[in-house]
Amino acid sequence: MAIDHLDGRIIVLLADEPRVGVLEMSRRLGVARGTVQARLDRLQSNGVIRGFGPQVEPAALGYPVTAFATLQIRQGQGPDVRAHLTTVPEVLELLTTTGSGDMLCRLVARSNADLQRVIDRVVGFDGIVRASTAIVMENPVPLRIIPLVEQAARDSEGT
Amino acid sequence: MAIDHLDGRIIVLLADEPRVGVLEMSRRLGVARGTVQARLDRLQSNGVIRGFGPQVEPAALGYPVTAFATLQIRQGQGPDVRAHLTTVPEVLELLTTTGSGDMLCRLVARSNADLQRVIDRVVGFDGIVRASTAIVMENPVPLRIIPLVEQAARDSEGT
DNA sequence: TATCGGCTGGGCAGTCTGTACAGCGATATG
DNA sequence: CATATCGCTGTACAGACTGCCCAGCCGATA
Repeated sequence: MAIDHLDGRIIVLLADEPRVGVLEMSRRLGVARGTVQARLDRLQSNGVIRGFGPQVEPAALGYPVTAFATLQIRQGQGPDVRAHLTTVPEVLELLTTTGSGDMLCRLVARSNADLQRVIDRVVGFDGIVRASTAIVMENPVPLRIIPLVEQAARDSEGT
Repeated sequence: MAIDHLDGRIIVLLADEPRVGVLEMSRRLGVARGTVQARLDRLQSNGVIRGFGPQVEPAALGYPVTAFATLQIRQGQGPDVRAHLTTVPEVLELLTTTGSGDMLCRLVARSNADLQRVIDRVVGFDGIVRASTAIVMENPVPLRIIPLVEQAARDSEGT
């Protein structure tokens, strides 16, 4: 569950150049191939590395607009709302947060005009009391994990 | 920029089983290997597929708590605040949204108590006027892209 | 001291990748 | 209508990598 320095270097290396194989990694990191292989297996069965799926850019698919919608849910309607939102492709993520029946919802759309259609579809469901939307303008820090990995590696190292 | 049905199937297949090679993909999809290879190259140079980096699970790293902080920024302090937040490993993502100098900030922490430390570090910076935080309780729809890919593939198909 | 887990270095067979080439059908162009 | 272009197919070859195995070494622990 805790990762050491070598684990950290493996993850960082993979993040930088996902196409490198185990052999090349072992060369770069200065350890035996079997070691890298074992570490990778462990990281994956630990769940630290969930997988290596392709990272798709919605903008390149024709969905350059991102928005966050805060939804207020009627008591007890949570499960239904979730099921509803799951069916909307433009809903990329859905989280329940502290607060009275609140959900946070990450949306994409083809344009600002199209966003209206998406929102209508999202909120066009009984059980959603109120929705407020914030359009994302810029993304100064795209979803990242490396700094946290390095932090975690440092932490365990000191132990 | 628009993807067709075959592109969609390639992406879905890759998402399901990232370890399959080009040859195996061509077998499953019933097309020539060169075709899959060419499509993949195109998808990557198009920017539709950004990469295949490892998907790291913060919870498995010891950061099971996720929260969103909405920050109100003093006029003109945006760049400084961004630079500041970039240095905080627990800040996984930062977006600017509509509204008067607002930023949305995705955080993780080792515990609810630790979240306090993270938030203190985040807001302990001149230029942040106000911050309100919502702790994520559940994640009914984890960040996903496949439904959107399938939608995009369908759209272009009809053309 | 004996045991265990992790790392090293080596080897082997099987498979995949990168690259290239010729043929072919559909579409666009003069 | 004739032609150029583009994408897909099927094949080929050399090089490299993966999965797997094993013996040995070393530090930590019981």
